[in-house]
Amino acid sequence: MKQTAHLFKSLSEEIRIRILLLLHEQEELCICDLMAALELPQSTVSRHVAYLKNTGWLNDRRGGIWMYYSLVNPLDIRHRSLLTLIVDACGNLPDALQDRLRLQQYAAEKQKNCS
Amino acid sequence: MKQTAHLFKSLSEEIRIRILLLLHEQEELCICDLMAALELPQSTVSRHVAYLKNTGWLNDRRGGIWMYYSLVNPLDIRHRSLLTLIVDACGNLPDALQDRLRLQQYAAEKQKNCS
DNA sequence: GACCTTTATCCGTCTATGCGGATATATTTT
DNA sequence: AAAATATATCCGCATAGACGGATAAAGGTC
Repeated sequence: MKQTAHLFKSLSEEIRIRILLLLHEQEELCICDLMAALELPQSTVSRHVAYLKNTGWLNDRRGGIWMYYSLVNPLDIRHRSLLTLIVDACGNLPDALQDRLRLQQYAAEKQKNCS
Repeated sequence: MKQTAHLFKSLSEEIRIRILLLLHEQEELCICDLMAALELPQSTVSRHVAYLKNTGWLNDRRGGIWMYYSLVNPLDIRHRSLLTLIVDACGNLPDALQDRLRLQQYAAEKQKNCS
């Protein structure tokens, strides 16, 4: 029961919801991708990502200098139904679209710099 | 999006989850019923009930000296699916059973005093 | 109107967690 | 090993909200 309450608490911050929405579309993102998409400082992003990791939402994987975060797969049933609920409720809100757009722009920029 | 986060926050406390579980079975309860079931002081119960009311979970109705609280009916779709999730996750946990039991005992006591 | 019961609100205190700049750590590159 | 980059963590500070005893308000009973 405490666990359940804690799971809900992990979703009680808008920033964490935005992160989950991005990772629902994107498979894998590093902190700097999220910084760009959310327009937030690194320490803030890192803290929220850590919170999501500690509540069973995210996996991490080191790839050289980067830490890649992705949704746990498969999510257990409760996380899964909550994610569905979030996607339905917020997936198409202007804020979420903005985030996705900024992420795409940042990804494009990244690509360009590599070529 | 802020709304959604706030809705989750309303479920981030164990006590509020216990209140929702009781009202899921009981149609209508007053503060002193909840005090008995939860074994918590009046100010604590009242505060959490107010929080649930402010986040769209509960209706109230004055009946003489008592305030009766019940689940909003019908709940909107998001509240409804969250409630289902809570009932599935917590409805049969020992703590929830205890609460129900104490409520029944208190109700029986009440009845006896009236006859 | 005096008194009792129930509930809401106030109060001081405490904890969790938010914030974002600064610092520490880890890793790659030169 | 020095420098650069990405990330995690530390820090001081701010806020929301938890707690439960005390008080206020609302409504019933005599």
